[in-house]
Amino acid sequence: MTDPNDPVDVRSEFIEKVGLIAQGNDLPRAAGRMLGLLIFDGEATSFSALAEQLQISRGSVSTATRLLQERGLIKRLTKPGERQEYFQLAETPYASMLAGVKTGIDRAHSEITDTLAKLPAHLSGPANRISEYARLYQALGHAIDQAISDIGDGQKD
Amino acid sequence: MTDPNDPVDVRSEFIEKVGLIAQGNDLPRAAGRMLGLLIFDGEATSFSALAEQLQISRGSVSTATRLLQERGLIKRLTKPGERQEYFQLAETPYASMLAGVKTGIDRAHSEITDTLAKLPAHLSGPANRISEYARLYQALGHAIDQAISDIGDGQKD
DNA sequence: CATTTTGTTCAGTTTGTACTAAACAATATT
DNA sequence: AATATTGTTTAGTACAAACTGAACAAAATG
Repeated sequence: MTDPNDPVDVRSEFIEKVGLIAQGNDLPRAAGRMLGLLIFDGEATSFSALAEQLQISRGSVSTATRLLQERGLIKRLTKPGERQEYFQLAETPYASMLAGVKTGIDRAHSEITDTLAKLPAHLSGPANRISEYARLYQALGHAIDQAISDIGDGQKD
Repeated sequence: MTDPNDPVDVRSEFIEKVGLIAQGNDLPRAAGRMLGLLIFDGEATSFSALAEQLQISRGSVSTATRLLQERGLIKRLTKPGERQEYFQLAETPYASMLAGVKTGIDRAHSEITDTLAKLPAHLSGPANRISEYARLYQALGHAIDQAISDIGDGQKD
């Protein structure tokens, strides 16, 4: 009789869920699981504890922490008298996530407008259609900006 | 002396660009290239022409067309007296793209709120943090809806 | 100074996905 | 009827990305 609401199971399930979601946002699954753990637990967690609890190699911990830190999702910290490094959620991790998404959209948009610039004037058909396509990314970019300011409001220091 | 603005090169470059962009939006690259071709050319293109021009197998054409059609990005049509099937951009392909994105976001959001519902009342710490995380997807969802109505305005029948 | 701890890097393996080529079914053509 | 055309399905291959484990460098400990 395993309790479906057993906190241990819920935690583990959540961690796996975030791992899967991460896969779709060009983060390796291990990095996503790490993020899930840090969100759930909330506290600073040591390098070795991450490896043990997530059951991944130290090498994976190293690359995952680097990735997450580069994106501004977690921060690395040390404790006086402790040799190990600790990690915890950044102050505004979700705004950082969206910022990363925005970067990708902007990149796509600029590549498309690059093509538009290269088109000879007499090819108005392709130009019109590609412009429509470009407007998609423009709209998406604005939408993300909106989302960033939306969540920015409620985020604690 | 290859002209960097040679329409042929620009077209081919654009097709490859869309292929790469597609990879990041869980579409195979071949499907993205197909989309690029249909955007650039604008006209209905036959099954075999797609295979030849994109230099991919008929099998790939089959799966790519199915994928793109399922997502509402292209439509399949036939011409009187012609045995082959033809494909062209759907009426509102970009709104459909966003709708697909929205679906993914909603799925993530509901998985997170599922976890939230399973959390015992005394675990307020995790609950608060996970709620913040859920708000991210909520904000994203609204933003996408906004983008959908933004581009919806200017799209021609 | 030798040994342990800690994190990074790198080579090798595993895994998942996309693609091809060939077999196939359905339909048209001769 | 026999053959050709068209699109789908499937088995096998190729490729890219993620992960492991071991080698490594740096720093602390005894």
